[in-house]
Amino acid sequence: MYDLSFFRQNIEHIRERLATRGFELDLAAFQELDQKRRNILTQSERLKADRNQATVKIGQLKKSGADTSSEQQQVRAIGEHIAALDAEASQLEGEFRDFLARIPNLPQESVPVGRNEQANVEVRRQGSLPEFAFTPKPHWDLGPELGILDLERAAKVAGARFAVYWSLGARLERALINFMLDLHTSEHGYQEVLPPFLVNSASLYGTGQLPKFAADLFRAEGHDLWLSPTAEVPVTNLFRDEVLNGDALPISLCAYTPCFRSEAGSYGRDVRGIIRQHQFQKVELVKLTRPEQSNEEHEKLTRNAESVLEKLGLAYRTVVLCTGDTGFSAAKTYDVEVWLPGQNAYKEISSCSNVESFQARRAMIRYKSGKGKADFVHTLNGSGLAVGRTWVAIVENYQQADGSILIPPALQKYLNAERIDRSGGRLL
RNA sequence: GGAGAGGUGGCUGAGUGGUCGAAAGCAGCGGUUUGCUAAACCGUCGUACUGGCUUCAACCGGUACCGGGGGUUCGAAUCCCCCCCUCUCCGCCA
Repeated sequence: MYDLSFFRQNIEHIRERLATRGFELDLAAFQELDQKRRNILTQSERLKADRNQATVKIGQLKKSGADTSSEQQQVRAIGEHIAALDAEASQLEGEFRDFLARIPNLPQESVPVGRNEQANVEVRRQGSLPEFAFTPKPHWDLGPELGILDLERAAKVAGARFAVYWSLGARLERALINFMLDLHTSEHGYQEVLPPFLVNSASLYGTGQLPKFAADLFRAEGHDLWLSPTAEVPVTNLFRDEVLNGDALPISLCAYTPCFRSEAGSYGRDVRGIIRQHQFQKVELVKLTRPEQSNEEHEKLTRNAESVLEKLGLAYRTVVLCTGDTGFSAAKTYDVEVWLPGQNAYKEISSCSNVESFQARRAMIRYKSGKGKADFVHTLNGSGLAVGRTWVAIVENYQQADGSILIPPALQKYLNAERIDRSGGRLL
């Protein structure tokens, strides 16, 4: 969401920048809508001013005992005129707001211009790829063979794109969650929160999922509640309609939540295994900062996500997304991609975005320090990490010739095991 | 789910049909006083949209906003209806 006067004044520049991300801003439509709505608005407001004056006069006349019925008649007529104008105005206002709410954020100048992920630019690469004396298997073979991953029963209970984890498989998921939360809270300065997993429309509007992406979400029938697609939504909206103390910024929060995505348009991608699920677990990092700190905090947040992989001994690379691949709300995004030997590819495991004031404007999250006026904060978020995909990375990278999985040292105390073999799987 | 009490500016809190964008206090901001701090005193102090205005700022004006939405009325923070939220009690449950 843009500041309206900023938007009007810079509309040509904004249109050009948005074009780099494949968004076509309909200038004529905007200007016509804006003009029309302002016309109606001024007409209506002029009449309201008349009415207010007349109304005060009636009050005075009544007090002095005069008859006011003819004045009342006149004002009633004005009122009817106003009602007609206002009906039109609110219609236009709704269209106008919807138009603005569907315009994506402006990419930062440092973001490479490009159409799609092919134009993303690698910024660093870390860790060495594991070497195997055999052909490494994908997790969708390893998991069921070990009895720790069960997609068939998940399909029975829920449907496609759900998973059941058994025994050490389930415990591995839980160990990863605890490991990540402990790391971020004790070493990276984040405060842990456990938010609701269902969120209302206002929250989803605040972080930008609505009104445009309703199709990607699950909705609770008969309620204004949706299954949260990411903890970014409940955690960022914690501060909706608040004015924060500027001295308390930046605020750094981390949260474990399950995430639910309908991903209606995604069928055909990542169909095998558990890379793309309707439900997955994630530890999320969220920051609220002053505008001038957000880029620095963005770098830090990305590093915080990467350090999870480093401690787990997993190889990764980090890319900066090009304009065409950057998400709706983000001004700049780094994707961290982990190496998956079973698929012989780097796969996204974290996405770290500086959203700048885009969400803060929608959600009215401001800060104020000392003398100044309240201003919008910058919001940032990133996965730290996607737990299910980390599970996949562990299983694929640490697989042994005999089909067992070695557990990296940092995780052993959380799992209370050094290896997962067939005895650690489903016993039934 | 049922009953009751509430929801007013950054906060606390008055206001039950007109002169209320809204008393008062706190916080904030500007100033006076003052070795420093503190205190006291004076002043100031909401937001959004919009017009004057070609852009920005300032300024002047208008409109709207007292949980949200409708309604009654010449006129609504105030009356009526619906909804949401908070608190207390009951029921149910983990």
